[in-house]
Amino acid sequence: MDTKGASFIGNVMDPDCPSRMVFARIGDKWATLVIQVLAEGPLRFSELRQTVHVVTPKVLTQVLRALERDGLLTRTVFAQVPPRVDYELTPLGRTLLEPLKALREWAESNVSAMLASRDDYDEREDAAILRPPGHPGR
Amino acid sequence: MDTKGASFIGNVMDPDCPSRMVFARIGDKWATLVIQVLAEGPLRFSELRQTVHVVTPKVLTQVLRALERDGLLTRTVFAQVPPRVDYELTPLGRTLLEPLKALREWAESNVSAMLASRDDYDEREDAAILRPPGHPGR
DNA sequence: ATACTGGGTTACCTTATGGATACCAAAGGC
DNA sequence: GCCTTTGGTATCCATAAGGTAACCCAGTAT
Repeated sequence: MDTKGASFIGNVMDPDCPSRMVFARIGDKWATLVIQVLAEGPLRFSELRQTVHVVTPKVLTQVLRALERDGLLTRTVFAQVPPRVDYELTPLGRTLLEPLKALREWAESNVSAMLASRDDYDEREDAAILRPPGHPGR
Repeated sequence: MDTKGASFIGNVMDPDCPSRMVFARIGDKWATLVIQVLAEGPLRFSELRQTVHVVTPKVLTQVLRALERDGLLTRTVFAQVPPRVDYELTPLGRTLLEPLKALREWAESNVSAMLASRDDYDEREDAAILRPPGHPGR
């Protein structure tokens, strides 16, 4: 499998295909949130922490390093004290914004449907627990 | 926060907003793969295993139950022996196909760029390890 | 009688993820 | 001398995710 050619095209269903790893990365919960937060422009470490909220510095660092490694954002250190580090999407990273936005909008507008479905399902399950003894004792 | 209203709209950046959970689910690695595999029509359990590949029955069951609970697919049991169970996307599940397809296409066509970036990054890291002793012993 | 089938379940164990906490460096202010 | 600030690291620990292997059911085929 030639991963050096610039026009390599993958298949996410093949577990040995690197695009599956890529898909895993861009499907990662933290990564997707960070990318979307950076949509409007560069942010500092502490600003990211506040915007994405709750994430611990360790986790945020891991996510940022991974995204930097994958060429989706750049890390710029300013020689100041106290230090200042800006994170900014690369052009490649920016191309992810459209697909992620679609997914996000789906999520935000279909919450109710999914939560309602969960309630239904759980009620059905609760009822099933009470069903007559069709259930052989293991 | 009213999650009963049919037109509730969420915000994925709010860690307390249920849409964040939704986003986590539809960003889940296995879930996204399963949904895409079901794009072409209903499949049986064993067909799903073969197509998504490598996933163990336990994990596949978990993923399918979660997706069923969230109303993204239906599970139909045929009263046969040996049993036959079909999984099929609901209309709601089908609305996810478009956004997921975009993401998948992004992944499949940007693998090379990401892998190249990783190579660069790792080489820079390797070089950094050899840098002069600027590095205070902990 | 036994084996085979499909769609699981269960128990057990390992690994990955992520949270809490503490700490550090370097320059400037008090 | 000590505190403050920012952008992290280091360490430890708890939970979650996921893999392995064995087993189950019920009918049909051998």
